[in-house]
Amino acid sequence: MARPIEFDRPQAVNRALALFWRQGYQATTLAELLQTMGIGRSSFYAAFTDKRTFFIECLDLWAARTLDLLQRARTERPPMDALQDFFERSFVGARGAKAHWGCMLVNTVLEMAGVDDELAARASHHMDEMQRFFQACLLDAGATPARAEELAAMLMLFNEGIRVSSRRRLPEAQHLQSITVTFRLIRSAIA
Amino acid sequence: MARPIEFDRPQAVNRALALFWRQGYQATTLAELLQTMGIGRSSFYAAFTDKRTFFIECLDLWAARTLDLLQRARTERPPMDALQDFFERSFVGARGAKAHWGCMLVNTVLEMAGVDDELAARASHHMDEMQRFFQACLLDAGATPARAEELAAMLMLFNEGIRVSSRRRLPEAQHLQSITVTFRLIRSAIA
DNA sequence: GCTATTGTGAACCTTTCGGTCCAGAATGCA
DNA sequence: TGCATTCTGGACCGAAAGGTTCACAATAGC
Repeated sequence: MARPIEFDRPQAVNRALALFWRQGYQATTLAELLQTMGIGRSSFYAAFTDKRTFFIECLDLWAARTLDLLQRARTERPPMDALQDFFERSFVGARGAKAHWGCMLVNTVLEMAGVDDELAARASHHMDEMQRFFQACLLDAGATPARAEELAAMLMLFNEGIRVSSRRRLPEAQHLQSITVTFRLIRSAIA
Repeated sequence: MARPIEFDRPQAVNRALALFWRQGYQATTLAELLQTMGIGRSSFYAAFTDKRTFFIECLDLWAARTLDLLQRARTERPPMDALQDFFERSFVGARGAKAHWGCMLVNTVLEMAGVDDELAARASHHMDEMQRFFQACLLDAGATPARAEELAAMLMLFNEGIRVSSRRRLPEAQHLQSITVTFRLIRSAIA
C-alpha cells in the first residue's frame, strides 16, 4: 500500500451535491465541481468514474437522506404530524438559501425528461418510494387502504407543486400557508 | 427591395418552440434548432438575434397562447368548467407526446432558477398572470375575494404539481383522477 | 534509506458549443 | 438586361465542455 486518499470524500460529495441540487446537472461544470470539492481532475475521475455516474451517486444519496429524514420523524411523532413537519422544516428550518433549491428529485425529473430518460426515471423512482411512505403514514393515521392511496397521490402532487413554487422565490409565508391549508384538508379527508 | 424572407417564420418558431418545450433551454442545441426549423445559421441570427433572445420569444409566445386558450374557454363555459377543461385537455386532447411535456413555464423555472435568474423570473411572472386569471374565474364562480385568492394559489400549486407529474410518464388515468378530485374539492370550498 | 506502490496536479486532447463572416444566389427596379 | 439590394448556406472561429495521460511526490515495508 501507499498514499491513502487525501481528500475528505464525504465532505467533497456533500459540497458537490449542494451544487447539483442548486444548479442541476447540465449547468454544473466539472470545473465548478472540482473547485467546490477542492480536488483535482484525476482524483475526481479516479474516485467517481465520471460526471454522470457521480451525479447518480449524489441523486441516490439525496433520496436516501430525505427518506431517512421522513422515517426518523415518523418514530418521534404521530404520522400526519411527521409528514407536515417534513414540509414545514424545508422552509423554516432550512439554513442558507436551501429553501429555494426545491427537491432534487423534482428538479432532475424536469431537467432530464426527454434529455436523459434514465436519469429522469431514476429520480421518478425515488419519488415513488416517497409516495409509498406517504401512503404508509396515511394508513397509520387511520385512512382506509383506498383512501390512503388516493391521498398519497394527492400529497405527492402537493410535494411536486410546492417544490416548484419554492424555486420561484415567492414570499415564504405563502408556502407555509399552503402547507397548513393542504394538511387541514387532508386530515379532514381521512376521517 | 430584394429577396424576401424565404422561410415560414411562424412555422419555424412553432417547431423550435416544441423543441424548447420538450428538452428545455440548455439541452437544445443550435444545430437541432436549425435542422428542425429548416433554416441556416445566418438566417437564424438575422431573424432572431441569438439563442437566448429567441428562447424568450418562444417562452412569451407559449405563455400568451396558454392564456389565450384559457380566456377563450372562459367565454364559452362557466368559469370553473373552463378551468377544469383547461387541465383535462392537456391530457386527453393532446396529440402526440405533448401530454408529457408539462408546462414550459414550470420547466423553465426549474431549469433556470439559480442558473439564469432572469429567464426563471420571466417564466415565474407569466405564472403570476395565470394565477390572476384563476383568481378571476374563482371570483366569477362566487368565491369571496379572500377565498378566491387562497384558492387561486392552491390551483397554481396544483398546476405546478401536475405539470411535474406529467413529465414522469405515469399512467394517464392518474392525472385525470387528480384533476377530478382536486376540482371537486375546490368547487366545494367555494360555497 | 532505498524502493515499490499509488494518489495527485497539471498539461493536454477531442469534441461541440454558440456565434461570426463572407461569397454567392435570388429578387425588384430601371 | 443589368444593377443594386438583401437573404442564404456553409466555412470558419474562439471558448469551453468533459475526459485522458503522465511525470512527480508521498507513503509503507524492508
